[in-house]
Amino acid sequence: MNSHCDRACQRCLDNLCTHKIPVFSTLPYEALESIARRIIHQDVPAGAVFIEAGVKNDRLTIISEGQAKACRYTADGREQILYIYSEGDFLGERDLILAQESPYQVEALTDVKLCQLTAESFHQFIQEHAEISMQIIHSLSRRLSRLEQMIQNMGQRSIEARISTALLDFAEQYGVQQKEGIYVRLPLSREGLASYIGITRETVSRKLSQLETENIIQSIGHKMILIRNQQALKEFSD
Amino acid sequence: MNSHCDRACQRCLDNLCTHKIPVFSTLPYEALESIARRIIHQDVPAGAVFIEAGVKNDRLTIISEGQAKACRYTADGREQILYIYSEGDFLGERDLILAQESPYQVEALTDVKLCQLTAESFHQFIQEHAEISMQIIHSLSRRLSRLEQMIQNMGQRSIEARISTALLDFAEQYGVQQKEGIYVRLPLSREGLASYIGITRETVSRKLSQLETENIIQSIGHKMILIRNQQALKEFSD
DNA sequence: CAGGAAATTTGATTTTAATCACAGATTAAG
DNA sequence: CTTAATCTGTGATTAAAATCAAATTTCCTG
Repeated sequence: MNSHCDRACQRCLDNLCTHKIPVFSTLPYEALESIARRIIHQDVPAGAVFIEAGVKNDRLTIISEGQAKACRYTADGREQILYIYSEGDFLGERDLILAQESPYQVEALTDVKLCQLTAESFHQFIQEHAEISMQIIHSLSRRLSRLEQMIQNMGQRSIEARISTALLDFAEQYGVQQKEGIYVRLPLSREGLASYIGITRETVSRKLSQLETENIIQSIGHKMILIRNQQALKEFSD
Repeated sequence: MNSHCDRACQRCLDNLCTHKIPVFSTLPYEALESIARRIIHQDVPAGAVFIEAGVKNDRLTIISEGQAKACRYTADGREQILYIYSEGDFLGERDLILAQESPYQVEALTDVKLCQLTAESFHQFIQEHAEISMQIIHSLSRRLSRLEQMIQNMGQRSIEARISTALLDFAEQYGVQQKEGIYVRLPLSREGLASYIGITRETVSRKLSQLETENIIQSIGHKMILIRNQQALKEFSD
């Protein structure tokens, strides 16, 4: 057990998990180290909810390993996935800034290792390093752009367009280019994909089958997709 | 013509249109005045596009009078409205921050009076008044929350829920409470409402008619709606 | 305030995806 | 490696909203 703590701290001090976060990227090494020392580590098993909707959250959370999803539930009980977080992403900063409860829950999609910073440490660092507010502004701005794009995507009538956009997004983030095309390990099940784009599991299946018939993609098991014709997806997408 | 300029400047110096902007609200009067002096005024007729999508935009724009909409166009040529701006709202700050082209166009819904600040002035003020970065962060954070809610809304299966949410939002912003209910002057036509929630004009009509039959709302001409039973809308909404 | 333009409502039909039901495939655990 | 549990794909049916096509209402201009 002691070895676990050592390993975690070592990971942070060596790799400086803070270093992965764009918001902190302009800080000098000493500052990063000083942040790293205050970081609280937490391991979360796949499927666990580590931030609950409607509960006051006083930590900035960094995904050090694994993936997680942020989601809300609609009136009819269906899940709407808002964000997929991967290694290096951080979350919860807005709750600290606005001192509000988390508006959605965050659930581990795989086993996840978290690094967390208390509200106190976070605010202290903003004060000590005024230059990072500009970084935070940038980061929020990019997130805004992403959401605007997502809204446009969800407003689309055509389901092909919506699925294509999602696949292209995942390809960009998780894809590996090979001769045959781009191999993408999907962070979500079909059900998850459905929640992400706001349709049903069955419709996702049908449209993916159709794309496969047209030789645009190829399913490899449940978790992997090979994009054979990226161009075709781009044309559907816009 | 001279009188126009005087009037505009007077409006800014007297009322300090900058004062209406939450982001600047913490600044001392002198700072506000100094900003106001640099403001460029522009009058825009209803229907005119004053910020074009894909064009570099180097002004922070404040809506001093009137209303405007920000929209993008989907692959199939349909319009998706992202924001409705009213008096006191500001826009374009993100383009300045990220030095990017406007990702959407902004069009006047009514005759509009704008106050604009150049990128240069804007950046200078951020530097001189570091405290406003925190205000900007707050403002962006609130906008993020709004978009997240909008995504959840668009992911909803039920159209009642989507329309109800939109009506409640407009009521909150533009509504006037009376004995009979809340009178709301809609900023958008039925067509606009449709673009806002991602459905067709006809479906909007039908659902509004249905809500009227159920005595939940009442249409008064094309621009006004009386919400008789806010509670019912809230129940649809969530 | 009349008249025409624009926006809206309503009806009929078609298209699309949701729903329901189940078979088949993949994954994970022992 | 087997087996159960879970996830996924497909067919049939239903429900819902899009589309197409008027008819009506509202709004604005002269």
